[in-house]
Amino acid sequence: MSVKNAILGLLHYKDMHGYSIKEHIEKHFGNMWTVNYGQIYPGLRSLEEEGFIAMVELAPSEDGGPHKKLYSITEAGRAAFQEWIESSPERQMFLRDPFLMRFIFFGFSDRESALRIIDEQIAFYREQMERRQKNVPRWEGYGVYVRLMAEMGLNLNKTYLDWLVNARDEIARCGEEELEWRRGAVIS
Amino acid sequence: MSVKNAILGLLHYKDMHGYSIKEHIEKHFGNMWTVNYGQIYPGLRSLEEEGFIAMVELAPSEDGGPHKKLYSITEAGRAAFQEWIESSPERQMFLRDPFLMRFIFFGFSDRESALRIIDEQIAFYREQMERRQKNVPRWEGYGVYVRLMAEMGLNLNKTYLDWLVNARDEIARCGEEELEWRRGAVIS
DNA sequence: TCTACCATGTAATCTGTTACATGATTGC
DNA sequence: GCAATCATGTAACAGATTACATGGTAGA
Repeated sequence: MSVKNAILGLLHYKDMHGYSIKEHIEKHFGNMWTVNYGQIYPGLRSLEEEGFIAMVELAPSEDGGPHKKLYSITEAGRAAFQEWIESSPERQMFLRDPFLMRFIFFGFSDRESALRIIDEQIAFYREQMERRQKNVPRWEGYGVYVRLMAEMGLNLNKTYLDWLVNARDEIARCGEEELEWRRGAVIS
Repeated sequence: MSVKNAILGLLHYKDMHGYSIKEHIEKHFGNMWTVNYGQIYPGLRSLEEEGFIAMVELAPSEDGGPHKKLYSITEAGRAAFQEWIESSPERQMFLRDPFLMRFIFFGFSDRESALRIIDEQIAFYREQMERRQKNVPRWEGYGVYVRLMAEMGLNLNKTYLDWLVNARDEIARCGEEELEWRRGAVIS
């Protein structure tokens, strides 16, 4: 599970608790991933059982239940992480995009619906691009790899957006007959 | 489930059976997705139960078990598909890349391991890029949307590859101290 | 006081992957 | 005869999402 490896990685920087681990995975590192507590907390638990992390502090609330568990990586954890990071990645990139999944079938819808949805998508990615660009200075202090990762996020965002704008243009311009799907022609 | 919607989409072109649906999702449409039979066959079953598709032919093997089930989309299926395709996409792009997940933590590994893994990745994406480029002529007959989708696959591939090559270069060139992670500096 | 955010967790559900089992057909 | 590919399916597992339940702290 790569969420578990990401936790081990983050704990190299400093001791953390679940909430801030989620935050770091989501807000830093190029804003490329989302994680849920449903992955974080069970992940922490299982890492603790394996002896890869250990709770170092538990700030207790008055009259109260356990609160704010601070975790630290153990030597065994560092060793496991080293083994993981030096091995070759198991699988290739996994991209799932509900918009693209629709896009490919827009030939079975009308041009107006298609353009409407593409415009929504353009607006969304434009906003995201601006957010990313505003964040650029934040990556300055963060070492080479983190900075490169953030650049990657920006590059992908740009590629996607440029493609969207160009696609919108072509679809708006091209003749009705080109947009049609032709029974014989389309499927081999 | 978008695999089910993809099945409904493909059945607009012509009647198909499970095996060729998988093939079309994987080999056509820009080579962007993978699917397994564990999604296809249960998907077909549930679409049939919902009345969105119907079996039209069952080529029987001699002395035998059912073989080659041909499915067709029903009117109810077309209606459900139309509703789906005209609605706005539910979620944004989901990218999970085991390589990128490692990359961000390469500061905790040595430069040699990092460069080795990056080189492997470059080799892989170069090959994939060549495969995609060879496939370009195949998309000619396939209508505007399918062609644009294939172009998108190529664009993303190119962006990724260019970034990898540039990243490799920067990492190879930069000083040891820049590669280091600094406890205070890195995590806010 | 109320809102926003910090903080931890679980259960149900959905989605995706791997491995297995089975057998027919096609081309070398 | 053998290998590759066509074809259908299931079971176990892994991974991700949603919704819920709970309560603390800081600031307007």
